Amino acid sequence: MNQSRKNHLDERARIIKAMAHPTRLFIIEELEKEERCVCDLTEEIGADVSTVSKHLSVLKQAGIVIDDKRGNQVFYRLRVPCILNFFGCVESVLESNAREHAALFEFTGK
Amino acid sequence: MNQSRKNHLDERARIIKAMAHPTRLFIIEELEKEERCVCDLTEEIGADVSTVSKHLSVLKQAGIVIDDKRGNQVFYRLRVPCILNFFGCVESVLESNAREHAALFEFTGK
DNA sequence: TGGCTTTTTGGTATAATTGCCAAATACTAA
DNA sequence: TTAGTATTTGGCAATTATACCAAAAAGCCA
Repeated sequence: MNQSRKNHLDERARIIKAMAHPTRLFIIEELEKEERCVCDLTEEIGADVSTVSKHLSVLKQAGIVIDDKRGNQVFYRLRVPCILNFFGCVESVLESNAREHAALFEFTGK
Repeated sequence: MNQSRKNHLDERARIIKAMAHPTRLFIIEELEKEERCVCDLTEEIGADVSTVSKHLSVLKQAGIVIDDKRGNQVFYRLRVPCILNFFGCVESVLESNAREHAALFEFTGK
């Protein structure tokens, strides 16, 4: 594997890793609807503000969200509009897993 | 956040997390072309066989790949055909990041 | 069977992630 | 300036991920 390909894989993994957490997926889903301030997200998520702030920081570092300070609040929104489509494939893996599980149940009864 | 949504987020995060590693992205890319045995992947990746085997196990657990034993070799292939599209969005994030970086360079010279 | 190849599993050391608390920072408004 | 609100940062403990080596398991063939 050459260095250029390795770098490219590292970059992509970094972005995907930024999405690989339930709370951060939640944030992405919410931001698909409309921008949110940290306080609103914190309330919806039900974790410590500092935790939510760090999740947002991970998403921002990866280039997935962008922030906008207005008054003493910080509003976040998606930076790239295609994230919704992004999850289409994840869903089809999930559905495929579910189908397999159901078939296995049919067969073994477990 | 209700329990059903939380479960759904957990499942999706698990699948995305399975992709969130450079070596596993490499494997997915290679399997897009055609199925591969563990030995071929190991040679291309240049890590210990046991390491590659464990990466494959992660992908299999997530339902992303499927294995097929033939003789004393095990061949892996993608289980869901849409993974290639999946990366379209990751690319656009990367390109967006690159553009921003270039613009910043124009502006600050750094 | 015995030797060979391929793959997986167990063990272990190291590194990265996560979540909370406490403290710092930034801004508003009185 | 002082008090109050919103957010970020530093520090720390607990958990999880990663990579390697050694050994086990599974299959081939002489």
